[in-house]
Amino acid sequence: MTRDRAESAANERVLDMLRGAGLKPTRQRLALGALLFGGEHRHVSCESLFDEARAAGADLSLATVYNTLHQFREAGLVREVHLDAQRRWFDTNVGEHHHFYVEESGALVDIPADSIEIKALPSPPRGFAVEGVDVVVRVRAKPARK
Amino acid sequence: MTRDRAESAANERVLDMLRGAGLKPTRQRLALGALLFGGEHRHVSCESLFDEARAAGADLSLATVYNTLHQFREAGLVREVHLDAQRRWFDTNVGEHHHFYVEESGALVDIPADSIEIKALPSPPRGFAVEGVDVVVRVRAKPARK
DNA sequence: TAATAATTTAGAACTATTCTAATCCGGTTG
DNA sequence: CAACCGGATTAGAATAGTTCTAAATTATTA
Repeated sequence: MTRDRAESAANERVLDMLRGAGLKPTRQRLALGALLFGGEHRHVSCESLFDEARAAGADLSLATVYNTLHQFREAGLVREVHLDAQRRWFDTNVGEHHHFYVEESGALVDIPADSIEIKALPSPPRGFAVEGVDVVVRVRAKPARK
Repeated sequence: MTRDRAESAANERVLDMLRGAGLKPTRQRLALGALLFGGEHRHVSCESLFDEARAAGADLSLATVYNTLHQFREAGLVREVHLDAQRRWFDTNVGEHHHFYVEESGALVDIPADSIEIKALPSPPRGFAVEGVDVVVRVRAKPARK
């Protein structure tokens, strides 16, 4: 079946990612990897991924989701986005890009890197090197027009 | 004395800010306002401002610092900066500008708005209006050269 | 001065996250 | 196949930052 083929290809990919990161392909990491990397890019919080994994029938603990997302981040498989003083968000798209953020709903929409041009970034304080540039465009629902 | 003159001018300014925001000029709000708006622009967290106020001899509670910073934010006297999933940061500079952020130390350095040029911001999702654009340039200490 | 409404407060409650120490694998070795 | 080893996982406790609550205080108005 096509469905199975696609799935097993995705599982292969997750296996490769884990191997590449030097992480043992455990049941839990495979399940989370499948959710994160099985299709389109994703934005998740620890809690949201945990709920999703549970709903999908995976048997794992919240602590494991925290551990795994942190390991994935160290390995460069996901990146963290700072939006909210309350919660950690992770993005499976580790390439250069930016975000629209809807504060009311927490929704995140990607902005391709090349649609924002940063001109003449001033040099960082002496002795420091630029790690990354994060652009967050905060948006809110327009009041309904009269 | 020049010192006193400067101080009382600053206090006048804080009073005006509070009046303008419709907030009663209580002892606590005046003390916090003096720390925040008495000189250069500041970056503070609730806890850091609380410690500072206490060190300066103000007698107030942590809850009041939280309340006050929130009220000041609603009134547009300070703005919140999202840097860190752990802590809320407030900036007394409410004009358009951006930040260098040193993750290791938590230090923040302003970047003037005009030194970053954002070209061709894509239009936001349908029905949404742009509230603000936050640019955070994350930097880290360069490894010492050999 | 009394009435009132807003403000402040201590401490409890809550939320997200990290820590801890015990248990559980998965892969190797004898 | 059994014993072993080190990493992975786990439940639950601990922590940090923040918010909530209800009572006491304070500023303003009448």
